[in-house]
Amino acid sequence: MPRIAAVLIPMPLPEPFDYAEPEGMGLEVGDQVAVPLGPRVMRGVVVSVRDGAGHNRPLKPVIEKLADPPLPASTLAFVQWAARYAVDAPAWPLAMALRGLRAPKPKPEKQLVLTGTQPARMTPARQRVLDAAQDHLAPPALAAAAGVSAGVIKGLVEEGVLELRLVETPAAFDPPDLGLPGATLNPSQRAAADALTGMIAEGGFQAALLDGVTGSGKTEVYLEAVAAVLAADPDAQVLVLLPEIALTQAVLARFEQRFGVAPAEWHSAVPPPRRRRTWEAVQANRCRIVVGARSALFLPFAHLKLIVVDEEHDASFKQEEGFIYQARDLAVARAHLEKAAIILASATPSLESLWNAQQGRYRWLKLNQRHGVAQMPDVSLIDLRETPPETGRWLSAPLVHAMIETLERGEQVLLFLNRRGYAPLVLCRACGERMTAPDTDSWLVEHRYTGRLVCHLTGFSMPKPDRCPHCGAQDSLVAVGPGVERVEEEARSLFPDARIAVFSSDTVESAEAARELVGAMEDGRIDILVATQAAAKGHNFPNLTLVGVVDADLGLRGGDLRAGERTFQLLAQASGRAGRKERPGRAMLQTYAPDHPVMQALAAQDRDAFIEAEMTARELSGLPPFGRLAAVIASGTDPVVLEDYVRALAAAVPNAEGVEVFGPADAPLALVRGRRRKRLLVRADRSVDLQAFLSAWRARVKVPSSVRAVFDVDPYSFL
DNA sequence: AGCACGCCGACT
DNA sequence: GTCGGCGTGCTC
Repeated sequence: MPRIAAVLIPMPLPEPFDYAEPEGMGLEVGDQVAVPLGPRVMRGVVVSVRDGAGHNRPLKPVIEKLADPPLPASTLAFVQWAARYAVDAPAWPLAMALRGLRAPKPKPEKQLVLTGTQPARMTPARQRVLDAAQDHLAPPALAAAAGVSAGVIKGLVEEGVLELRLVETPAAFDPPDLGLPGATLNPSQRAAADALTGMIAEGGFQAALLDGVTGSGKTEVYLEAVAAVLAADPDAQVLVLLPEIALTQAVLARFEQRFGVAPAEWHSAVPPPRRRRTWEAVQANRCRIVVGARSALFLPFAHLKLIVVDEEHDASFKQEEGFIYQARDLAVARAHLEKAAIILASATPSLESLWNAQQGRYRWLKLNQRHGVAQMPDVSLIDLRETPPETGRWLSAPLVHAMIETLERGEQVLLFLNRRGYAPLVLCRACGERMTAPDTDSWLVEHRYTGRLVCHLTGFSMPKPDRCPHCGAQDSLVAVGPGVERVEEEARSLFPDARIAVFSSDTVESAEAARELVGAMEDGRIDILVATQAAAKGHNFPNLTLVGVVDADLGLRGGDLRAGERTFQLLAQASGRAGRKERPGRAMLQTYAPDHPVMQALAAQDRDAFIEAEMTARELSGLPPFGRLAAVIASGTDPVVLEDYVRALAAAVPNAEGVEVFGPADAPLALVRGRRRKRLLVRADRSVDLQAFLSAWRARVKVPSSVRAVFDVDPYSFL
């Protein structure tokens, strides 16, 4: 009986294609195959094999089954689930699941081995080579070990005494040592760890929200859950997702301490050959712990039993380009498909996760105690309406006084401002022109270190001109507003003897540089650190006792759906940097809106009141987590064609109960890289099948070739 | 995504 | 007369 294989191909096709299975190929779901597609040969993955009886259309045959390892069925199921969730072609998540295979296989290692033949003539040098050859070394290494020249080795190879062998060395991921003791846990940590291990012991899909204030020791708690999973099942694998690479080093070190071996690492900075080995080891279950960025979610796990999403509230879990997805949400889906447990951990959980915890969908584990003797910092507001800084200055008198006191005690200060560069806006005093990039309508940011104006959106940059490009006035361009560089300048003029450093993605370009700066801060070689959010996460500075937030209102402007939530999370994390060890810390927030609920909640350290108010507001307007959102962003080079497309889209909205469509309207960033941008927004009740609605809608209107239409399910950016 | 097919302007 | 621009459509 001839069979038909449905094959998913990493090309933007709407569905798998059918191929005839040649006699005796024995294809199974997950097998990687070569198939003809038009004039080309493509790699594909078998998603189903069925009986071909009664099929009338002639099918091309599968060319061959590839030697590459098959994709586990659960990984394939996840790929298809993710495509449906994102209302996009399965090609994209499939390509991510296969990404580890794109790198060339690591080169086989050269080894010299003894053949057993004795050399015709023995010399002292030859004897040393024979002794050293027990270790199967590469030619240069053997020559070095024996202290001989390459000529001696060559002679022995020619005589047949030694033989050159090429050996494929599979990546070694040593098994974790489960006999090592865990950290000593305080009662609150112990209770949470016990609850997690108990939950995991029940087996099957389980979800928990690990909700602990900064410094409460969440990592130690989830490490115990990881240990329990690995110990309970000798085949079990664990995935830990982190929001950014900068944090992986610290977490890797914690794992290494706990289990005696470093876990596998997975993110964009891992070199491709290494990635291939990791991919193969994960697929073959030769690797039990993976720590990685969001893309690690698509690895072909053989037996995934636990996923940990650390800092689950972090916006960088949302992939905004190419295949658009929210890794935290997909992680829950993957855990479900794998019948695995998932732990979402954060000091400031997302509203979505808190809601799921409140609904009883996630087990809610709270850590209320700070680890050891550390106390929560004291948070106060500085009302800038009453104590404004002088014009052109950004630090108010109360903050400066607190800095003086702190520095006098020999303690450290962190000035937090989530804005890179010197000034966010460059303005012409003569004509009022605001400097923007030629093809993008966002402001150019002045960077004094480099003397350039930079577009933070596209990376465009130019030297700062001496004349206004609009009116030609000489020396009329002025910097408006503060960035970290400008705050540093002000701190230097106020504290000329203090050692001051800037921590932003411009000053800290590599993981190496980050470690150096963090080290300098830890050793007390820095008195004042001016930092963007690059430093607000994860780091512990024991002697840091004052955090000054230069512009607490920054994130509230623009006012998108999550502005309040995000500002609360960011400032709570930044404030949490103060006072970790026995020294009490304080945080001071400069604000023009001290009565705003976010500021009140931060000052009172009353997260629950803020969450409740925010939840109520979201519920009233049917916004997430009480309703669902999706955005359509259409961009195009031809404004007329673009307008026609978005109008046609608006006219083609399928009839559906509980769905509202807003727009089209110009996007807030109406021009990016020379393309005009329009947006539509969908709000749907939770009972609506949003994906079905969107894919039906998407299919109704053909996209002109000059237009790009992006469907963004659960959008986080409203630009 | 590629790659072919196809229908209108500037060249030998 | 043809070469070639890239808009449109197809790939089991």
